[in-house]
Amino acid sequence: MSDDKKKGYRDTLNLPKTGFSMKANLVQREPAQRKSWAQMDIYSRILDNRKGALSYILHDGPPYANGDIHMGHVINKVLKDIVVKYKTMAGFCAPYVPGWDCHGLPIEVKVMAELGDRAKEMDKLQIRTQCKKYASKYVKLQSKQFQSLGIFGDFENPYLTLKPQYEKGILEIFAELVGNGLVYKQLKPIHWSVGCQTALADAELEYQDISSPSIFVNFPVAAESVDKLVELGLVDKSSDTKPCFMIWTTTPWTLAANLAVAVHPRLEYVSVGYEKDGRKFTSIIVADRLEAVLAAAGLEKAGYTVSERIRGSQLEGLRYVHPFIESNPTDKEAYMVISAEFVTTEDGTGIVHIAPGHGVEDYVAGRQNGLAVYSPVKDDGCYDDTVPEWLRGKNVLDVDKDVNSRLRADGYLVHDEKMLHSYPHCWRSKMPVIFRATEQWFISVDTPIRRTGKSLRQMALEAVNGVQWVPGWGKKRIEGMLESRPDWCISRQRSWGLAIPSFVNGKGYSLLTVDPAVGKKVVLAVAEHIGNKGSDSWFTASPKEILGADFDLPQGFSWDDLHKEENIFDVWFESGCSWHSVAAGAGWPIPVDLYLEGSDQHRGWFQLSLLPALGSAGKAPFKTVLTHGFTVDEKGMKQSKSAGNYVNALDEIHKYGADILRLWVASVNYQEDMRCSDELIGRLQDAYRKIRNTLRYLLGNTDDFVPVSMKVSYEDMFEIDRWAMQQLQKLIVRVGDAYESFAFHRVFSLIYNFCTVEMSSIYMDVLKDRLYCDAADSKSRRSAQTAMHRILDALVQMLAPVLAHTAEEAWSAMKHKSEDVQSVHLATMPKVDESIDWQSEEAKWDKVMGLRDEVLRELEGLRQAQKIASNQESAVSITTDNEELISLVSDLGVETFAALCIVSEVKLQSGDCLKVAADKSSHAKCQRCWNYRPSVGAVGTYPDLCRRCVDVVSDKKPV
RNA sequence: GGGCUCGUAGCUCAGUUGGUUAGAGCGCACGCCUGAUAAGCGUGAGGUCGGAAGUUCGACUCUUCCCGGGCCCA
Repeated sequence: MSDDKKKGYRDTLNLPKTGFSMKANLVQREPAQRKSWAQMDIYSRILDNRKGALSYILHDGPPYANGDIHMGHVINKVLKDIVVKYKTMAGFCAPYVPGWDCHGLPIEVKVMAELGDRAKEMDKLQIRTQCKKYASKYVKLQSKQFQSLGIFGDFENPYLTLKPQYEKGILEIFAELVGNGLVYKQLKPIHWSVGCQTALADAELEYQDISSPSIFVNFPVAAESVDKLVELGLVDKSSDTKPCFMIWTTTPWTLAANLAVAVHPRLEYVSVGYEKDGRKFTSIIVADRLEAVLAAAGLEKAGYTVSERIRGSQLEGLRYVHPFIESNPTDKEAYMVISAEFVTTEDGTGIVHIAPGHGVEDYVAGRQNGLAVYSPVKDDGCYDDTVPEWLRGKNVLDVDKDVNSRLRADGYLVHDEKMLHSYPHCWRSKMPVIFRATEQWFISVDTPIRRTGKSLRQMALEAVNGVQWVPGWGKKRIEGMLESRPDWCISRQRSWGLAIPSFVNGKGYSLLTVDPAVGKKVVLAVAEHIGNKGSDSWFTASPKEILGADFDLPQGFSWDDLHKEENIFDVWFESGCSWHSVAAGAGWPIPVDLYLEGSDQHRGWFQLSLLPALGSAGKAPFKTVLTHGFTVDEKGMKQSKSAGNYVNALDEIHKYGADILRLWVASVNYQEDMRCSDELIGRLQDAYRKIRNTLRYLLGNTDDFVPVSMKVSYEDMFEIDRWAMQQLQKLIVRVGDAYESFAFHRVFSLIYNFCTVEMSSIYMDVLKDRLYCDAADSKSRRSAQTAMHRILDALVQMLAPVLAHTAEEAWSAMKHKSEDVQSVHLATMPKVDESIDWQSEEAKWDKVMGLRDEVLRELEGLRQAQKIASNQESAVSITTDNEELISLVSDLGVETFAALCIVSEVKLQSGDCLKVAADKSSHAKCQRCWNYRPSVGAVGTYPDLCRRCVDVVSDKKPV
């Protein structure tokens, strides 16, 4: 057979033609696309294009400027980008200014490690310079990596928390908080990192399981209080027993700072008499823990006696002797029984050892009972000189054994064992943190603000109601945190950050707190200075230079008796002011429209932006807060580098291309945990190819179509084209709803299913005969092309926020578009054509498509029996008693229905019940359109063609 | 241990106010086409809806408990 013959009538067909290749080659193609966007300055073009439009502000939460980006970043930034691109296409002016969190401990720790011994010879300023270098390096790196995902934004002018203008904004907010009397300094136990020698915020802690000693200790009752115990019936007067209060603790080292023991006033206590190591004891404990304590201490077998019960309140005021400290090291009361509501019977002995310098509850109880805040531990975690000699200078993290053996030797240790529990660790040094009282700056959440009469906590709980939380449970979550959160410790004892602008006189009084109005003036003056000179200046300039020589110092303060403190701000306070620092420059209205971060930020950025905003502006900084979950491995387990189930984001981008990653992000429900692995991401390639090929087919078949002159009105369209137009309207509505509710996985599945089912498997398959075989300029073909072109145009627009690169590529490949703009990202979302009533046609089409399924099933049987190969070889006859079905199909036309099934012939007849029968067509095959038609051979010049094909071929005009 | 949250086919998702044999696409198996061709089409097999009680005439949907994840905290 010659090549000509083989080709047959191929050249007379209108086959698809497009430069939009089947193979995506994303990894090669995307960088070129981004280069072209950069050349046209797409971000500015978009904003220019939307000038004067309603704004939609998504305010970026600043990632920390450290390390390469990971999957968490990818999810977060891609989601943001989808929102911004969608809102832009929905007609809003939606700027996106990326930001970075640049100060803080992680960077400083890294820099110190890199410097090694050299750091010892460097001063604060030199270290800060190194930190700045480090942060800037990672800002640049991450910026590049984010942009490689196809994210649009003002990457030339990001906001950085280390910029003087940003720092100025932080201080402006701080000034308001000071002015509202919310800022105070106090000696208070806080989480202290021994490794990093600084206070830590809640958000800087991570919990790990450690093994701690769990010890039961007898505190001997003081001689002066024994009579009272006898009176209460707890101790037998005549007995030679040693009466004790038994306490329980998992931090033996804190016993050195013990100043009291606490009981619950309304719980019942008993004494238990027993013998241990030849000595007789009578230990007082809470009644409900009797059995548990005896079991734990192994005393139940030895024999014991139990007294009558008394109330905890009856023990109040009794005195004891510290088991290893001879005299009270403080200038206040110590070593007595106090009462506290927080005492429980969940564990321990119901008598709680109180060290006000080393626990929050202890601190509160201590203050209520006039105890000192005694914390004999230095910054490096070692005891100071006020403790007994055998403890002095030892590190508290290593000393538990020493304390225990001392207690054991002296007969006070009733029992000790190991206990596994989770315990807070420093997120940087990874060491267990300790509670330690130090002088720190706090923002009060319970002090009423004069202007509103309400505390930050109250205001926050109210403000939360006015915010839209997506998903809705975000509100519950942040409420719970707001209800229980302590005052905000904002000071850190490190170098890399913005200094808390506190000037102190010789007596230790700070200008910040001498009077709110003065404090505010001071901070504003510093803000001005830092805004001009940057935060380094705090460490170099004199108070006079910073405040200005003409600054009016209040009574009790003078220039020669004024020095600067060197605490720096918690970085969370810095990022929590971004709404002000960034918005002030950009002129955005507050609240902004959207904050979008991982759900861990309920405690972090969301809450720590809300509090400063309420304390200064009096309102929440956001209208809507949207959160996403975290990536887990394919089994649903947490990902970690050590577990080996970690997905490297950069590897994935380089392997598959950005649009695959973007499609993956869009395909999963981000409100839950997202299972993620190389394989799961790789599978999105299949979906991508289907979508790409759908676009390619639509492009290829509309290549010769000029909408303006060739389009067919909806009324004049072929039925199946009208069906396609209806499906499109439905899709536009649903995709629009999904975008509006941030349900991007619905966008994905709607579009993907549309491509797979409505387009590829039905419409595009059915259309081949008309598109390829009818005359190029026939109305039937133009009708199809009108629908296809409209679908293509809409599809590309709806895909653009997700498949940013591919949609753009398709847009460029389109010769005619609904909007005359250079980039699809400058276009708008497709609008529903209100004149197309898709709803009322749905029921009809459902039935028709149902019948089509029956036919296809029947044909599959024929194929299995090897009677036919392709559907076109068959003739189908449908018998039914269903009048509605008969009229539906006859209204549609049996030829149309035949086309819908891609069979050569359909016969419809009424009969008993629904029966679909099919057989090989008895007609001859047309060699051009491959249909089996009676008209084949009717025209002598073309004996192998059907009438339609004869007409087309003989009337052939060049396409 | 506490707060919030999730658990529907191998994967990603639907399942309306509780109501007939739980759906879709992908993947898989088998087959077809070779005029979308490193494409396209069809058919089919996959689920005791995490588990157990309970409420109800009836529960994937409501309640309780349990198991297993995740985030945050103690």
